[in-house]
Amino acid sequence: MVTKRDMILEAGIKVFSQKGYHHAKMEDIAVAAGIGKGTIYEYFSSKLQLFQEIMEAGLRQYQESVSTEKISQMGIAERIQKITAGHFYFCQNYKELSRILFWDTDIIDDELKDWFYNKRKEKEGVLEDLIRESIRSGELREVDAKLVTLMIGGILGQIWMPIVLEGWEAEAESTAWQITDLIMNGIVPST
Amino acid sequence: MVTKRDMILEAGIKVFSQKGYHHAKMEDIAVAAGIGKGTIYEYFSSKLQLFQEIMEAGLRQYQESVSTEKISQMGIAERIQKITAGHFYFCQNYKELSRILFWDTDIIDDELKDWFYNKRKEKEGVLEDLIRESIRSGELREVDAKLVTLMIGGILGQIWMPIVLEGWEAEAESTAWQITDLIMNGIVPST
Amino acid sequence: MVTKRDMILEAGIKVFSQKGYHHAKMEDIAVAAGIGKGTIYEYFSSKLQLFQEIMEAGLRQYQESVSTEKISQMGIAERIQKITAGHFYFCQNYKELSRILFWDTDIIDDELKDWFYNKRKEKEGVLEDLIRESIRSGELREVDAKLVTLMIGGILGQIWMPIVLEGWEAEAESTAWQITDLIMNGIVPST
Amino acid sequence: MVTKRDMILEAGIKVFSQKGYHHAKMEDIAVAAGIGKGTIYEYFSSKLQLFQEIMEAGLRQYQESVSTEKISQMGIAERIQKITAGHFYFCQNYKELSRILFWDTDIIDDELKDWFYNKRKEKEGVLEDLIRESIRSGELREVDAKLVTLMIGGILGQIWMPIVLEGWEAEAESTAWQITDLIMNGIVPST
DNA sequence: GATGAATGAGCATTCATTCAT
DNA sequence: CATGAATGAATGCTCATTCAT
Repeated sequence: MVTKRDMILEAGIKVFSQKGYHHAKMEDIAVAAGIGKGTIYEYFSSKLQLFQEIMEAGLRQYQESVSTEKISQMGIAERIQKITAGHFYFCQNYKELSRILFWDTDIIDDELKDWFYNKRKEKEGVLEDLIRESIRSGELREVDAKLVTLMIGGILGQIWMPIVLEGWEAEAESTAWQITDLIMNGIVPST
Repeated sequence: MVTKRDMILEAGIKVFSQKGYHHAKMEDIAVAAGIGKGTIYEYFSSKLQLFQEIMEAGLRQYQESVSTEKISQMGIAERIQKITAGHFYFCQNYKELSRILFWDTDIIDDELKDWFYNKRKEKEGVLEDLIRESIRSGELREVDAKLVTLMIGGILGQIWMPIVLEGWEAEAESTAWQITDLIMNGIVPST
Repeated sequence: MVTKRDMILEAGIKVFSQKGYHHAKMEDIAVAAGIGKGTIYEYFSSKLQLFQEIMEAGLRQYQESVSTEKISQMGIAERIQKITAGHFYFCQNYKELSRILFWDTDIIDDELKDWFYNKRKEKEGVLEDLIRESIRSGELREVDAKLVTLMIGGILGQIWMPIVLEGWEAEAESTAWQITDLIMNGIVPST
Repeated sequence: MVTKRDMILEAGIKVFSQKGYHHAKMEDIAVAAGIGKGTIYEYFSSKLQLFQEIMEAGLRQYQESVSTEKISQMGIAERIQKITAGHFYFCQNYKELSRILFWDTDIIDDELKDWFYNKRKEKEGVLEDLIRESIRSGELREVDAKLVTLMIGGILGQIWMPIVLEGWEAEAESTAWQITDLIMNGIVPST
C-alpha cells in the first residue's frame, strides 16, 4: 500500500531533484504530492529531515542494487561487473533519486554532508579491501588499491550523467561488461 | 597588479567554496575582500553573476592546466598523463576553486547549469575525438571511445576528493603516471 | 456528575494557567482532558470561547467566595474582612484559576478585555457604594471612596502573588483580619 | 537626537501596548515607525529582544520616577508620598509604556517572566526594609512589613487603571498625599 | 568610486479549525 | 458523539539588492 508518507517522499524526490534543495519549496512538494502544505509536517519534522530521509532511503536502496555480498564466491571481474550493472539499473530506474544522490551534493547541512561523506568512504573501504585481497590472491597485478578504488568510483559516478541527463538507454548488463573489460584490461591493444 | 575586482573574485572563491553558493552571503564576501558590501555591485551585477565569473575564470585556468594542445606530437599515453598531472596540480594549488568546479554543482540556476554542462561536454568531446583518433591509428584497441572518455573524466573528478578533503599530498607527476598506467593497461596481471 | 464539558473546562484551566492563552494549544488541552482534539469543538465553538467560559465560570465562583450580600447587617470592617478572607480562600483553593483571573490579563481579544474590565468596574462599584454608605453613616471618616476602593482592590490583587507563586500558606481568617486592620487603622502608631 | 533605534522603541511601545505582545506584528511596528520591516532587525535581533529592551528601558525610567534614594533624610510618610507621586507621574506621562509594564504581564517567555518577577521582588524588598526600619524607629506601629509592602504595591498597581484606561487626570502631588494619608491613618474616624 | 543603512520579497513553520470516518 | 488526519492562513526572520551620502 502506498502510504501518504511514501507519497510525500516520492514528491520530495521529484521536486528536490528538479529544483535542488534550496529552490524546492515545501509548498511545491505538497502540491506535487497532492496534499496541503501542513500535512508534510505531520510526517516529517522539517524540510531538512525530509531531505535526509530521502537520502537515507535512497542510499539504502542503492546499496541493495550494487551489493555483491550474497555471492561471495565471485571473482573480482564478476564483482566489478555486478556493481557496475547494479549502478546502471539504479540510475536508469531511479533517475530523480540518483540525481539527488550523485549530483546535487550541495552544502545543505554540515552534519548531513559529513554523514553522506562517511557513507561514501565506507563503501569505498569495502571495495578497496576487495581489491587488495584480489591483488594478494594474484587475481590482480600489483596496483595501488586506493587509486583503483577511486577509478572505479569515478567511473560509476560519471556514468550517471549521460543516463539521466541525456537519456542514454544503454543495455545495463553488456555495458557493464564493457566497462569491466576496460578496467580489467585497459585500453592498449593486447600484444 | 591585483585589482579590486580580483580581490572580490578571490574572496568569492574562498567563501563560496567554504559555505556553498546558497549559504554564502554577499556580506561575507565583502568582509573577506576587506571592502564594503555595496562595492561588489560596482564590479558584478549580482551574486549569480559573480559566481558565474568565478566559474568561468576557474574553468579557463583549469583548461590551461590540463591543455595538451601545444604539444601536438604527443602520444595518447603522454597526453593522458599530462592531463592527469595538470588536473592534480590544479586541485592541489587551487583547492577552493576546484571544490567549486568539481564538487558543489548544486542547482543554482538553470542557465548556469546548462552552460557548465556544455563546457564539460565540449571538453569531453575533445578527449573523445582524441581517443577515436588513437584507435584509428592503432595506438588503442577497439574500445568504446565514449566509455573511455567517461572513465577518464570520472577518475579525474574523483581524485579531487582525497586531495582537497583529506589533504592527500601525492606527487603529481608520478601519480599521474600510475593512473595512466591503470587506464592504459588495466589491472589484471600481464600474461 | 462530572460531565465531559467540565473535564474540558478543568483541563483548560490547567493548561491556560500554566502556559498562558497564546502558548496553550488546543491539543494540549485535549490531552490534559484525556480526549480527542476534535471533541473540544463539540462543546466549545473556539479556543477563545472556551477561554471566555472559563473566565466567566471562574468569576462567578469568585463572586460567591467574596460575596457579603447575604449578611447585610454587617459592619464595614466585617465586610472587608469577609471579602479578604474569601479572596484568600479562592486563591489558595483555585490557584490555577486565580492565576488566569488575576494575573495573565493579556490582550487576547478586545471584546473579552472590555467584558472583563466591566465586570471589574461593576464589582468595584458595589464596594464603592458600600464605602460611600459607611462614610455617610459615620462608620468611616471623610475619605475619597474611589481611592479606598482602588486601595482595597489593589491589595487583594497583589496578595494573589505570594500565595500562588511562592506557596504562601497563610491562615486566611486571621490574615484577613490583619489586612482589615491595616486598611481600617493605617500604619501609624495610635496616639 | 532621536535615533532610528529610539523610533523603533517608541513604535514598539505603541504597538505592543495596543495589541499586546502576541498580536503585535513586526510589520505593524515597522509601519508605526515609518520604516521597513527588515530595518528593525538592524537594531534588534528578534521580536522578543525588542520587547525585552522596551521592558528594561521602561523599568529603568520607572525606577528613576519612584526613587527616593537621593533624599535619605525623609520620613516614611514623605517617602510613600514621593513614590506614589512618582508612580502617578510615570503612568500619566508614559501611558503606553506603563500599560506594558503593569498590565500585560502575559506569559511571553519564561526567562523574561522570571527576570521581571525578580525585579519586582527586588523593588519590594527595598520597600519592605524601609518599613521594617520605620517600625523599629517607632515611626510605624507593629505591623506586618510584608503585608504593608503588598498593600502599597497593590495600590500603586491598581491606580494605573483609571489613569490610563479612563483618562483620570488627577493632580499627582495632592492625590499622592491623599493616598499616603489613607495608608498612614486608615479609614476609620480618628477618635 | 565606495559605502552600508534600509528595504521587502520570499519561505519554513505553527496551530486553530474542519470533516470524513 | 468522538476522533485525529488534513489543512492553509498567518508571521517572524533572512539576505540580495539599492541608493543617498
